[in-house]
Amino acid sequence: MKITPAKQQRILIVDDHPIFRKGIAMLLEHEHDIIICGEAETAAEAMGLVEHNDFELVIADISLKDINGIELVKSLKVLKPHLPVLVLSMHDESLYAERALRAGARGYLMKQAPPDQVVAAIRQVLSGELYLSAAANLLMLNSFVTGRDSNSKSSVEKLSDRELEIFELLGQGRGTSMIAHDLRLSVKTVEAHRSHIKTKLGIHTAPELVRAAVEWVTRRTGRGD
Amino acid sequence: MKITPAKQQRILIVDDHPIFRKGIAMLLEHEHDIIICGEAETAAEAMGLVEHNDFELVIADISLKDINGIELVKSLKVLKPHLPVLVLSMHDESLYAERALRAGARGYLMKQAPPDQVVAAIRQVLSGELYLSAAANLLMLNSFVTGRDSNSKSSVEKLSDRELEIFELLGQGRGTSMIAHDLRLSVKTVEAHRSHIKTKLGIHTAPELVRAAVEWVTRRTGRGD
DNA sequence: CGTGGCATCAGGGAAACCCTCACGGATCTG
DNA sequence: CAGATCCGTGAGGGTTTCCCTGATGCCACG
Repeated sequence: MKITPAKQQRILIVDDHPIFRKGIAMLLEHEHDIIICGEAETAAEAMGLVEHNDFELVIADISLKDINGIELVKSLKVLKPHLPVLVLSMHDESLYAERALRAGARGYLMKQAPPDQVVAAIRQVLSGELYLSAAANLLMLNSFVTGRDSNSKSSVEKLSDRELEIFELLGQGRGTSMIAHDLRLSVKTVEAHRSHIKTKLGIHTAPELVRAAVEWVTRRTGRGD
Repeated sequence: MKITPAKQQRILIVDDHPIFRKGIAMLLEHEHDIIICGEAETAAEAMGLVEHNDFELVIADISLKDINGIELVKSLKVLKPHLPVLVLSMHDESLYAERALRAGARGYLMKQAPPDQVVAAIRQVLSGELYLSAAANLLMLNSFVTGRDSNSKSSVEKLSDRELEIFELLGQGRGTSMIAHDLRLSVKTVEAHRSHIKTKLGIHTAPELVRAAVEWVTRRTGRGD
């Protein structure tokens, strides 16, 4: 049998879906050294709980009602710098994995992950290590290999002036021939630039390129990142 | 007070998040007349299970990996017309609640709902009634009162089910032929839908369409509900 | 003075786009 | 109930874009 551990690991779950919190709780039901002793629906609520209680781990969803989960991670880091945070995300968006880690999270996992993987992630972060899902891991490695610090997220920085110019126009919904006309270039030239942009950003299809451009533009103009 | 029921209510859960399925299971743990006896991650998997087993209820998420949950409801209606389906969704019911019911669902609930409400919804649908969350209910009433359906909506709401589905895929950076393959349609059909979407949204070029789709998707998934 | 990135384009085949048209089914309307 | 309208599915065919393979000057860096 299991003897009572000297110290039970107290966990706070921050997620605005009650059922999901139940799911996590169920996963940890038979892990007797781990105890869910806090649930929060919003970042504000989570901050309040963390301030007045001691937890060994916070599990936080990315999309909360009040603010972005990434911001929550940052705020938690200010309040309790040594409290580890495991970030969960609904979508497999690799964009968030890196942002989350930069913000100070100790692990990143998507909600599609199988139960045993979730438990493994929790244990790994509790033991002081980092946890990355396989997919996120690959992306990280990739960005370490290809270049070092300011790379994969700001790989847009690798674009030349002309390429960036065209990338922005793409993000505004301009088509190839439109751009050629705007810049008084040949359509062929714009096509060449598009091709180079795709190579530099590691994008393989035209629609993906437009999507990346639109997201970059809206992020730049939408809210200060 | 509780006698063993003559017939346990067998439920199938369709959701691509294992933890969420666990959460539902936990909710129903103490409801002895209800038993989860099937889990599926994809619509295809769900169809297979329904075909070879008997369930009293299907609980289905809207956003699945293979096809839209609305389409799953329609397919289920063809296969087993009398099998009730309770639809769960993460995000705004304004868009999906009405579509789900039209497709033949017997209830609509968002994932943020508190546990007791989820159980209530399940019981209500099992007993043959319709279930709508308060918010969705209000919207229904509203649309009955104001006149018929969509006219001065956010214009995305004017899109048909199929069109919306394709619009979302476009917003994820999928190309025409990819979408055709995903949905097992002819490329020509996808092109036709694209054309209709453009008309309904007042868009004139292909890149603008992609931009609109990307912005809509990121806005919807970035800001919760 | 080569090597390589940058910016500019051409050719050509494949794919995507766009317009017109069509048809069966649902649903609304008179 | 008959007609109108929308929805979902596609074909045909002309135009545009995509994408791969070059190619030319330019300029910087070693």
